Order: sequence, then structure tokens, then C-alpha cells
Amino acid sequence: MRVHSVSEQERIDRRRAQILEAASRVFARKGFHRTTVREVAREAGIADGTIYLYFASKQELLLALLGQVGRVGERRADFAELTGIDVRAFMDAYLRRRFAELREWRQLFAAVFPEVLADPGLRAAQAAQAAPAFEAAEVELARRIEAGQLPPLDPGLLTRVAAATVVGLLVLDVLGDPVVDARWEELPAFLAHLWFDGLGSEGR
Amino acid sequence: MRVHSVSEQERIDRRRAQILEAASRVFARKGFHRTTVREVAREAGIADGTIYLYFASKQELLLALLGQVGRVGERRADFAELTGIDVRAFMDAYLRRRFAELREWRQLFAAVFPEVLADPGLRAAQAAQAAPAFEAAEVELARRIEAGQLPPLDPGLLTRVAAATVVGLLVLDVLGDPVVDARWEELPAFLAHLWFDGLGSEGR
Amino acid sequence: MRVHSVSEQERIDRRRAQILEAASRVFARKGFHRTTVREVAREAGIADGTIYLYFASKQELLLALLGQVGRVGERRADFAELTGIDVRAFMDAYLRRRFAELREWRQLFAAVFPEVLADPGLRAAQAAQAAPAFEAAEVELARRIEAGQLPPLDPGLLTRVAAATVVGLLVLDVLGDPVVDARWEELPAFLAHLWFDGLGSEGR
Amino acid sequence: MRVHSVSEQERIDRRRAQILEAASRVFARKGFHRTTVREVAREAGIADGTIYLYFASKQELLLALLGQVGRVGERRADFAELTGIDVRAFMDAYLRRRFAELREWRQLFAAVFPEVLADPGLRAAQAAQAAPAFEAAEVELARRIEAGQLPPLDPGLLTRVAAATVVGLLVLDVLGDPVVDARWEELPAFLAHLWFDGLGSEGR
DNA sequence: TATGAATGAGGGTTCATTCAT
DNA sequence: GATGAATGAACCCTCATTCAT
Repeated sequence: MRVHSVSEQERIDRRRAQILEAASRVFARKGFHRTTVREVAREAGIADGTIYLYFASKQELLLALLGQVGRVGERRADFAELTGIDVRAFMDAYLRRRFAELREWRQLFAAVFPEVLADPGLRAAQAAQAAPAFEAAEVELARRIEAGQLPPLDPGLLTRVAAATVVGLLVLDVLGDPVVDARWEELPAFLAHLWFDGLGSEGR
Repeated sequence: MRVHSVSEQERIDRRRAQILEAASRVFARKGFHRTTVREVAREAGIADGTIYLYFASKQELLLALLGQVGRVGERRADFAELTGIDVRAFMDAYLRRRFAELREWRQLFAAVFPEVLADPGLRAAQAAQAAPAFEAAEVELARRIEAGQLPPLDPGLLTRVAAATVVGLLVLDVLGDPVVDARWEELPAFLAHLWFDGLGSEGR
Repeated sequence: MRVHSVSEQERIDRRRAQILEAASRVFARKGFHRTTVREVAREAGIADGTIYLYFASKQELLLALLGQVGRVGERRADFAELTGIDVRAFMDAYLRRRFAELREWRQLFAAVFPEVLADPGLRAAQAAQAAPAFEAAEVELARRIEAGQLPPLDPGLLTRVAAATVVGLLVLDVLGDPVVDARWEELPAFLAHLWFDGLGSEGR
Repeated sequence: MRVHSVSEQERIDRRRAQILEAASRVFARKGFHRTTVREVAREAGIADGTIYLYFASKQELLLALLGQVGRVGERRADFAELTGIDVRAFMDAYLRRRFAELREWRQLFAAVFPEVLADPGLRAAQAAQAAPAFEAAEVELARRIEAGQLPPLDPGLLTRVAAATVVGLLVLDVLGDPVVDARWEELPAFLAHLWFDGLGSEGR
């Protein structure tokens, strides 16, 4: 079994990153299936065959990108450091942080998401990847509801609705909606306001 | 100019519907690109070539399905008949109605949506199709805000957030989320509650 | 064994002629392979399937047309009636007659000839069909040479050169050469002059 | 702009020649349309897909072959070097030379010509390609007539008749006529004799 | 007899993957 | 390791032919 030296491993990682970066650009632009391996290679400035020294197949490119998406999701773990503050402030801070991140990952989403939606295998992989985050979110919400910081809404549904809203906004963004695109930074505050105060607040 | 008799046209419509139904099933299951025309034909119980008597290309199948999605969207026009009642009741009724519809169209979404997301051409087509609905929604919201029935939130953002939530829930459903799948009927009421009353209601 | 009555046979012959006429038009225009059976049917004003009541296959259409070409060739048999007159007058009369005929059959040639050239099977069929005419021409020439009416040129070569010239002019015509097309009627006299008097006549 | 090195370009040229050679063999044998790209590949000893690295389509194979035919035609320009000698000697030398060439190109003609005859687009392309040669020949003939070296025959018709004879002989050869095939070398002298001295020479 | 919708074999072409250099 | 020419399986689509009406 050949083991790579540190610098060797670094070179490999750099190459993989270079290829993945290229792949995510082209996939986001044209879609996974409409993109040829050759186009990825051209975008990365390397030869077709070189890609296969770093990834077993075109499909593996997608899986690697999906892995990167997963790593964005994991940051949800940082609930912890916001744990002490009050709910409203928490929501505000959390949304702001996530939306800033998401913007950077927009290309990655555009590259990976359509194919995840289309391919049963990837759907399963994605579900497995996201499950812990949902779990953590549900627990956190239940805790706060228990503590009387939130009204007794169903944590499962609330988690899904929150996730759906964020995902949906990313989708609208990818679809090219000009409002979402132009006013992305306003969204966290807007969401916090809507979710916390509600539309009924005025009537009262 | 060849004109089809009524029964002739009916036969054609039936065949097209039969083929589209089959296509939406297989596309939803495996994705557009992983599906061969032969598989659509098998699913429809006809020969490969027959499909080309009713659709010019595989791509045309997708466009026809996208057109059906569009026709779902158009129902948004039924704002009108709900126009007299109060905001809360309106929201409740409207969401309940849409969510019931959407469930039926889940397969259609699963078939068409990934490809819309992936293909720049379809993205544009979809955007054009959806624009009037967004327009109408914004106008309606602005009217109600004007009338003091809603707090002075930005109608553009509110429209996007609402749309994003619904789209996002559909996406989670397609991704196979068990909670969204099992509790779909609870979602309209849950959303109405969340959006109207907000999470802050308890704390007060 | 079903035997057709006379009028029945006539109807069949008319239909076959109608179809062959249409086929020769379209084949001449677009070539055999670029023409679909449907196009022949449309040109004949009948349904696709009807053609197969009168011809076993698309290929049979071609063979039937080749048969018609053959029947033009057979007229070469009318050497007989010109047999008494002197060589120069014979040549003149004969060429004039054939060129007039050929013009009428131009469409037929354009329809059939390219495919005869391209298909080994048809080449053989054509060769068999043309052989007797070559045979007859050689005999006639040999007779006249024997009789001192012609110089002692090789009858085999002379037959081929004469046939080649005529075929070649037809080919140029089909290729769209404007001179051949515009001055077709001048060709028999020109050829008779060239072949009989030769280019050296002036020098002498 | 990617530029190929000399040896690179040589490799490409060799491959293209190899493929064209194979294509001309199979097209000549079976005709363009009855030949599959796979058969060309097999004949060239390469894989199907390799052909598409060197030619954009099956049709391009034909066009490239037509281009080669064109290059044969261009040699007609060598009128010049024969220009000083007397007419009879010129005709003899010229015909001998061309017929020797033509024999080598028989396969090419058999491959390309039927399709040129059948396809309106190629007919036009061919006409354009041949036009300059006709032009040059007419001018040359007119010059010699002017100079009293030839009788005052119409140069346009004479050019067509001469071309038609040669083309026609090629056609008979392709059709498999045994006389033309066996006695090809006799033809130039025979033609020169016929055209120069004429059939009437004996009678006088 | 005539129709034309349906069939499905076949072919041109693409492109992920391999491998000799 | 890097290259990119070569491979050939797979797919969309056409169209000659069939057959129920």
C-alpha cells in the first residue's frame, strides 16, 4: 500500500480542489449532464485524462462537490456559541451568518442541487447527510420551547419550514429571480421580522 | 391546411396525455437525462417511434410538462374570489387550497424541476412563466398593506419568501423528507399560524 | 390464383403509373435515398400504405422505373427502318430521333441513374438490360464497315464511345450545365458533324 | 488559437487520408447511403468514433472526397505546356495523359459521382468546381479556331461534347462494361482518331 | 381498396473512459 | 504524473413497412 508523503498529499489536494472548482463553475453554468468531462478539463486548464487521476468518474466529481455542500451544512453545529442569548437576537444573528455563507456557496448549490433532486441515489446520500443537522435543530428548538422562549409549535414542522424557506430562496436565486438576487442581504432581517413578529402584529 | 376532426383531435390529446403521464412518472423517478426515450415508451406501453408522432423530440416532452406546471401556477389568479374575507381567513383558505393542489402535482415537479434548475434555457422559460404570478401577488399584497390589513412589509420580499417557502417544502418532499411527506396536510395551518402570529407571540 | 379482369388490370396499371410518375418526379428532385415513401405518396396524392398495394417495397419502385428506362433503350431496335439510307443521313436521322426522345426521359434518368451507379445490384441489372442494344449496335456497325460505308474502326470501341457521349451529355444535363440544357436541339447535328467530318477537315 | 506542430499536422493528414481512402473504397463498392459509418471505420481499421475526430459528419467525408475530385479537374490547367505543338499531337498527348490519370481516380469517381448526381446541393457544388475548367477549355479552343488550327465549330458545344464523352466513358467503366474496362488504354488514340479524322474520311 | 397510426430495426453521433506515449 | 487520441457503448431519431379500421 503506497502512502503519500505530506507534500505529496498536498499536491493531490490542490489538484482535486482545482478540478472541483472548475467542475462547480461549469456544472452551475450548464448543468451536470450538459457538461462534458472535456469542458471541465478545459476550465481547469488540464487534459481530459488528468481528471481520472484524481477522480474515478464524472459521477465522483458530483459526489465530491456534494461532500463540500455537506461541510457547509455541518456548521449548523455552531448553535452552541449563540446559545446564551435571547431568541430574537439568536435568530437574527444566526440567519445573518447563514445567509452570508450561503451566498458564497451559491455556485456550489447551482452545480449540485439539480442533480441531487434528479438522481435517486444522490437524494438518499443527501438525506443521510442532512439528517443530523435536522436532528440537532429539532432538539435545539424543543429545548427553547420547553424553556418557554418559543411558543409550543411543532419542532419537526418548524425545522422543515425554516429549512424549506432557505432552500427555496436559494432556488429562486439560482432561477435568476432579480429581487432575491439584488436584495439578498435584506433577507435575514426580513425573515427574522416575519417569523418573530408575524403578519398579524399590525392588526392588533 | 390540415384540420383534425373533433374525435381525431381527441385521440391526439389522449395519446399526448398518455405519453406525458408516462414521461412525468419516469422523469420523476430517474431524472430527465438518465431516462431514455425507450423507457418512456415502455412506460406508456407504446413503441419508441410512436412518441415522435406526438412530440418532436425528447426535449419537447419536457417543455410540454413545463407547460402543465405553468397551468398550475396560473390558478394563482383565483385571488379574486377570496378577496372579500379577512386576511387571516384568506391566508388559511389560500394555503390550504394550494397545498392540496401541489400534492397532486408533486410528480410533475419532481420530473420537471431539476431540469429547469439545471438548464439555463429552461430557467429563462420558467422565469417568464412565473413572472405574472409574482406580479399579481405583489399587487395584491400592496393593496392589503395599503388597506391596513397587513403590516408595512416589503411586498416584493414577502412574495419571494412565501414562494420560496412553498417551493422549498416541495423540494424537501421530493428529496424524500419523511416529516414533510407524512404531515403535508398540517403544513398550511402551520404556515398560516407562523406567518400570522409569529414566534414572538408567546414571549409577550 | 386470382386473375384480374381487363378493367381491373387497367385500374391497377393506372395506379402503378400514377405512383411511378410521382416517384420519378421526387427521386429526380431529391435522390432516391433522401426521398421518403411518404413523400412519394404525398406527390401521388395517396396514402403511404397504398403504395404497398402496388409495389412490394421502395426498392421495387426503383426497379420498375429502371424497367421503363429499359423500354426506352429497346427502341434502338428501330435501326431496321433506317437501314437502307446512306451513313451520314442515317447518323443524322438516328441522333436527332434519340436526342428528342432522351429529353423527354430526362426526369426518369435523373431519378434512376444515380442509384444504378451506386448500387451493385442495379448495376448488374442495368448491364444485362443494355447488353442486347450494344450487341445490336456492334453488329450493325460491323456490317457497315464490311460494306465499306465506314472506315475500319473497332465496332466495340465505337459503340462505347457513342453511347458514352450520349450518356455523358445526359449526365451534364442532369448536373445542370446551362449550355447543354439550352442547346440540346443543336447537339445531334453537332455530333453528326464532329463524328463524320472530324476536326481535321479544316486543316486539309 | 491552437496551432499544430508540423509532425502533428502530418499525423492528422495521414489519418484523414487513411479514412478517406477507406471511405472511397466502401462508397465505391456499396454507394454512399448503403454504407454505414461503422463500415468505413472497419475498412480503415479504426473505431467508429475516431472518424468524428477528423470529420464532422458522414456528409463531410463525401465533401472531402469531392474536393479530391476537384483537384484532379484542376490539372486541366496544364494546357499551357502543350501549347506550342500542333493540334493533332496536342489532342493525342492530352487525351493520353488524362485517361491515364482518370483510371487511377476511377474508385474516387465511383464513390462520389452517384451522390453528386443525386443530391441537388452537391450538384451545385460540383458545377461551381467545374466551371473554371470549362471556361479555360472554351478559351483554348476559341484561340485555336481563331488561329485556323481547328474548323469553326462552336467552342461551347465542343467542350461539352468532349467532357461528356470522357465522363460517359468513366460512367460505362463504373457500370462494369467489360469492353471499356479491358481496353481503356486504347481509348485516347481511338478518340483522337475519331475526333480528328472523323467517320467520313473513308467514304471520300 | 384505401388509409395512416403504429411499429421497431437501424444508423449517425456523442462522450465517458482508457492507455500508449 | 500528464497528455489527448482512440475507443465503443449507448442514445435519439428516422422511416420503410405493417395492419386494424
